[in-house]
Amino acid sequence: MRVRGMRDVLPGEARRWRDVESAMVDVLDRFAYQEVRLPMLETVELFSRGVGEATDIVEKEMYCLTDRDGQAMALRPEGTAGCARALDENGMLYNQTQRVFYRGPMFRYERPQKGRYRQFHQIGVEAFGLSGPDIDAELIQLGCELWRALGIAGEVRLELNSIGSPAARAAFREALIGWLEPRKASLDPDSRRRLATNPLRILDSKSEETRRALDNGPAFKDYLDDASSEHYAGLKALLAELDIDYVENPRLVRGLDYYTRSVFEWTTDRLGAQGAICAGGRYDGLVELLGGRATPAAGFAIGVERVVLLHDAVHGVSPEVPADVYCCVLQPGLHGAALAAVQRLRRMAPALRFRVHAGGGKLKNQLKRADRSGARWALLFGEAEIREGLAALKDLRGSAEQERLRLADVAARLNGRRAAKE
RNA sequence: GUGGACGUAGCUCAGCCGGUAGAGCUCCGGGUUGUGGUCCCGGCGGUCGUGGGUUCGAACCCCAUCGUCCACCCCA
Repeated sequence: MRVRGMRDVLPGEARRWRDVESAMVDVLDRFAYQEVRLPMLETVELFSRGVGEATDIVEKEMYCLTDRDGQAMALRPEGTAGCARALDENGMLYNQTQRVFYRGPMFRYERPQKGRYRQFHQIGVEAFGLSGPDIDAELIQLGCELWRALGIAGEVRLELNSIGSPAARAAFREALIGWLEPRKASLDPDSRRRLATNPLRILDSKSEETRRALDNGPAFKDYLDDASSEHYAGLKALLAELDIDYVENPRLVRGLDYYTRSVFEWTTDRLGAQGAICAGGRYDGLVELLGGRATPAAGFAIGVERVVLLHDAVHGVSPEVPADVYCCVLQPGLHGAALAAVQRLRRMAPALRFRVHAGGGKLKNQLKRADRSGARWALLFGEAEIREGLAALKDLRGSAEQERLRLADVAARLNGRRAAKE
């Protein structure tokens, strides 16, 4: 029985995952970001300190377990804290900058929904040691390039905000509480509860009444500290220069405590309620919070499931064709000779995918399987062919006549054809 | 955690007012020897999500439970 919220990714979809991921990794590579591979298991403390004790993620969504020595561990619910920990512990943040990315599963105990699973996958991108808005702009530019590479750029929109310094946020928080306390009656129940626990989160409530109660209330931009304000203006100027469209969303807040200053999110309306495919921002306080030396940093995380979903919605899905050439063996005794011949062909035509029929059966049945597999060609090995070092090449998709060719000629005929087909 | 819809063959689904299940696709075999796709014939395949209840009788009605999907919440 499959565990709730877990997903099996089967051949066709796995292929698309690989295509989507490799397209993104390729872009990251060209931006000179370096890959790191990080553990899925960390201490609970890393997340309660880094992500924040009062966040939903830490409060009620972590998969916790106790190690044999009594240590409280958690399956990582996000990647940034672990990445900061890893780079800091390995001395990579001392007087230097780092631009890295990582990918892999994250775990959150949530109610599963389309585009939201208990094990989900992220590609995280982080830049450490850079405090100016130029790196924020680079990260956003990188995001744009990712969507362009996947052909989904037209389906996403960038939302932007600045949540300022911790001190500015504290001041705004007080003002917000002061404004909402007398209007408590018109808030939805969730927001009323948050007034005490996490008032900033009330800003992105979807309740009509709550949104009305916020009208004419304190605006965060009036509380933004000068340095953050300048940083934000700098970022917007850079985005304008880069011709990157964005929508300012003063109600965009992050669910994780470590964010400061710039926050951004790419959303799409083609995925229903789970519209955020990528989100991030600056987190200047995180490294210090984890016990390192104060280090400015910024980054974002991509929801791989959602990006694949969006990619599929835009481009459609076609059944996977696992092989280009399906090789049939006419007599059971020829199987060894056929396997050897096909292996020589694989070396001569490395771009092509060869599948050799296994399990015996009549030629009729083997050709039927060749056809069903979607392969473009069938290659037949009979007694006569093996004896003479030949193979019969049959075009399953065109009208060309079947030909008996030497193996080298088969390779020459097929090589380079796969790309031409697509 | 809250609300709603839905769980019937491997897949997509039908099944009327309660009378103990069907189709299409897939798969396997056949339509004579080493030639696929189309067509024809045959076959495999279901404790109707699970457990209770009502009834002479439940896929169908009721309750519970699990699961899926959608929305809220939260987030990637």
